[in-house]
Amino acid sequence: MSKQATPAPLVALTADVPCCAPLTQRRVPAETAAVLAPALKALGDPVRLQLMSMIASAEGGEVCVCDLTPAFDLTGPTISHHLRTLREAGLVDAERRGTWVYYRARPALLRRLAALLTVEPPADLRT
Amino acid sequence: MSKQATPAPLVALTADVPCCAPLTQRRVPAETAAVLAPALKALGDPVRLQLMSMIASAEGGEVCVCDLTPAFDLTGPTISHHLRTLREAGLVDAERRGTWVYYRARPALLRRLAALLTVEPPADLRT
DNA sequence: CGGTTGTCTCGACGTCCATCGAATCAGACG
DNA sequence: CGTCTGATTCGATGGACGTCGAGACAACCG
Repeated sequence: MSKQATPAPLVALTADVPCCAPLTQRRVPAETAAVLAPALKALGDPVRLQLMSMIASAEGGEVCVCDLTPAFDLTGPTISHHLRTLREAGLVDAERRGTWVYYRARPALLRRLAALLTVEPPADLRT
Repeated sequence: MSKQATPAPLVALTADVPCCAPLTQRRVPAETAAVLAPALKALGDPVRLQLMSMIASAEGGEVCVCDLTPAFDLTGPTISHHLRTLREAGLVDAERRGTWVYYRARPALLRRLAALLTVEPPADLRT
């Protein structure tokens, strides 16, 4: 089993949980918390947050690992480990093309997190 | 409360990092990541995510710890520990009134996180 | 085919974290 | 004043995490 690059993000796309109710509107159920907390945890590391940003803001929608690694003062295995964490959280996807491996973002989960953390504007324009 | 000519810096923890550029638009700088990642990490636990939601969605804007603790199958010290984590992350604020301690949300940081994770809608809206 | 380069896995090590029980602090109230 | 209740702190423990070096795997190229 020398195959990887897509370790089946089982939680990301099975979105039958109450989709996107903001944190501030109703109490998030335990099941939703159990699904979304790991994604927040994956982003709760400075290196992974920057990696996620570099991937999500990339020009062609994808980045080569060879461009990610030298951006940090860390070894290759460490970067690879962080990328796997993002992959298993369902936040990014990897694809090997020839010698290089390219990562691209999966916006679905990011969108749910943004919706979760959304705070309605401070009553300037509403009510 | 007229916010007019307040000479004092009105934000303590969320100092003056480049405010709210979404993850997907430009690469988040290391300093921004260092500031925001701990907040995401604080929310990256199912218990804390539910606590944050219970606090942020509370009726009067605040919740008594005595209402938070029995909502989980955890001991008092553990809940207290999670609340402190949220507090030290700048996400909530605590106030003791008589026997009880009340927690309320701090929307500022939440808003920054939501802005950070915002994904532009998959189609146009820009030209 | 052997060498080179890019990426990942494996094993290890030190640190951080979630959880608990016991003890402590802060008020309220008789 | 003594005691009760609510909340936090302290100390301990088992597990998870970030990091690295060494090795393995994949693909390209002489």
